[in-house]
Amino acid sequence: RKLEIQYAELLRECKDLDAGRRVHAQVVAAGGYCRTRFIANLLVDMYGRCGSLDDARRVFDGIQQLNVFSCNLLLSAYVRSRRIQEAKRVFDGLTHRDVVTWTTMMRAYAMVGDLQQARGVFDRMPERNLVSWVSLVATYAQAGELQSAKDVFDGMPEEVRSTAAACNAMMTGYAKSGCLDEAKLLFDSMTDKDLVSWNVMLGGFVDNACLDAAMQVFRWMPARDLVSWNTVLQAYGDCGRFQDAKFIFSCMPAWD
RNA sequence: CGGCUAAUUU
Repeated sequence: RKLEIQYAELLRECKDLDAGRRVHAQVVAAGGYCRTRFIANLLVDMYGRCGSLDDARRVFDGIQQLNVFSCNLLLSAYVRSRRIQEAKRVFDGLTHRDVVTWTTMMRAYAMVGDLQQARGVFDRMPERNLVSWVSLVATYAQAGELQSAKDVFDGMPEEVRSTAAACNAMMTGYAKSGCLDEAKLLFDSMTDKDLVSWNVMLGGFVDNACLDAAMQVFRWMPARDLVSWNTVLQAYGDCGRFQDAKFIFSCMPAWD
């Protein structure tokens, strides 16, 4: 039991196929853990993240009692590798689809820029939650389809629209379309700003060549993570200010 | 029983 959780952590740490296979072998050598669905699901996930879809499929096919996690993990594996046709085949073959299944399929089409199909999946979803709504706004926002993003945002249930995640996605849409005033207005109206909200404003100013405003945000933000630092580092590098970039780099804390 | 899957920012 406790051992299972330790193997789970090991499997999540695998970042390449070699490491993944080693841990897989270790799990096999340790006993019958591969036969527990929990570990098998994590193996599907691990192989999917490492891009070995054949291995993911092989483990999946060996699972005795598939559950919704198993199926969603396999679907995610194909989507992550942009194997949309195969993902669709998996999706169509599933008998139990939950909101995660549907949202994953929607993201698959969004990933390859097929906004019509993504929207079609969203419209057919039997149930929606925060993640599915935010995904759709983000899809339009990233594509620069500001009006569609706004329409979806405005059509959200109030309890969804008032979340930081929804506002962050909408702010990204404004910023990507050059509407920094609108982004700032929404930002200022938020009562539950999180670090992502600050990063969106930071990146919005950078994208629109307002480096001074970006640096003001950077100084004012209550916390900075790797994304915040990388955004500033990249911004300085992109405009040739290598001394500033070097200085920022030297100020960066170490993570892990 | 829970623990494993989808989202918003670089």
